[in-house]
Amino acid sequence: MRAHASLTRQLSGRLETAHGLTLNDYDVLVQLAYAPDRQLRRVDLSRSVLLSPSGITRLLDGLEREGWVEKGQCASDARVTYAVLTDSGLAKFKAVRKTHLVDIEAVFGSRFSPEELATVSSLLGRLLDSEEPAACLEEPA
Amino acid sequence: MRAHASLTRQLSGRLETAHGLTLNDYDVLVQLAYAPDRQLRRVDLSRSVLLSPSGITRLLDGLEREGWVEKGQCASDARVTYAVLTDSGLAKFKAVRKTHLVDIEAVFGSRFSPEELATVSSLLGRLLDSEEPAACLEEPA
DNA sequence: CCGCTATACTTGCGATGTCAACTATCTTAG
DNA sequence: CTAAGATAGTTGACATCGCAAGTATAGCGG
Repeated sequence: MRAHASLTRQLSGRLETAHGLTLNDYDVLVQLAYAPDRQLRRVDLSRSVLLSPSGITRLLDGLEREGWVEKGQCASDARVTYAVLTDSGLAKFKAVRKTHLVDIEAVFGSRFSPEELATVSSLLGRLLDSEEPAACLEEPA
Repeated sequence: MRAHASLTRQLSGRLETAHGLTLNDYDVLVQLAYAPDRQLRRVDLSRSVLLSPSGITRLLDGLEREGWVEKGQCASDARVTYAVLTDSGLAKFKAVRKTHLVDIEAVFGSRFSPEELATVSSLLGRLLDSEEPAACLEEPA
């Protein structure tokens, strides 16, 4: 818990001062950037971002105000509202990611060897609730 | 981050439904129980519990309302207000700890061997901001 | 002994997040 | 086709927490 608090303060702080984004904001941007058609149902987002459905609604409100995300309808199910990453949103994400990956490298690279990183990652993975999509670090379309 | 979220939900949930306590509430109780004279300055608490000073004030408000903590004056410095664990608070702590340690064992014991626990602990320790008192598991006076 | 700075603590405000309740839509059994 | 229940999403009330500002006290240099 202490490691998490320390980590969060550092990464979230830099993200916020540099780009005005929360870690959760960034997480949503990531999920959308790598999703097919750059869109996702809000339910699916709430599962992968570890936020309650209402939390997702409110977080998306902010991203929509900034013009990074739009609402999209679903042809086959009128209940679902897609969160769609706009071009502007994708650009924002790419800009933020650049510095965020550097921040992460600064924190982890200086403290862990690649083998150690693999070890923590694997061990902590056992604590995960159940099925959670793994992170993806490739370039989005 | 995902491991932390998962962990927090489980432990905090059980703690709250079983005893009406937050993880931070419990953390404060722990710190006080093991402190000399069962009392601590609020500044020191805020450092070891990873909460801002204002957070500590508000958290303690709750514990004082329940009668588990009292305010204490400092003879040599009129600025400081001690948080003092009452007898009732110590009893509460002991009761809560009993089930909390079981919860922890349930989460970690089933997923990690003792060696693995030592490994994660040591690796995650490197992420800590700086000087943070280590946890203590012995019986308080 | 007088200011000046630092420290301990509290409080107002805003941000974030959860839960419970509600609406709307889909699905399925009869 | 309809009623019942599941699912997607939003909203209002509420809790928690941090920041900035304010108060009070301490300590120190002149």
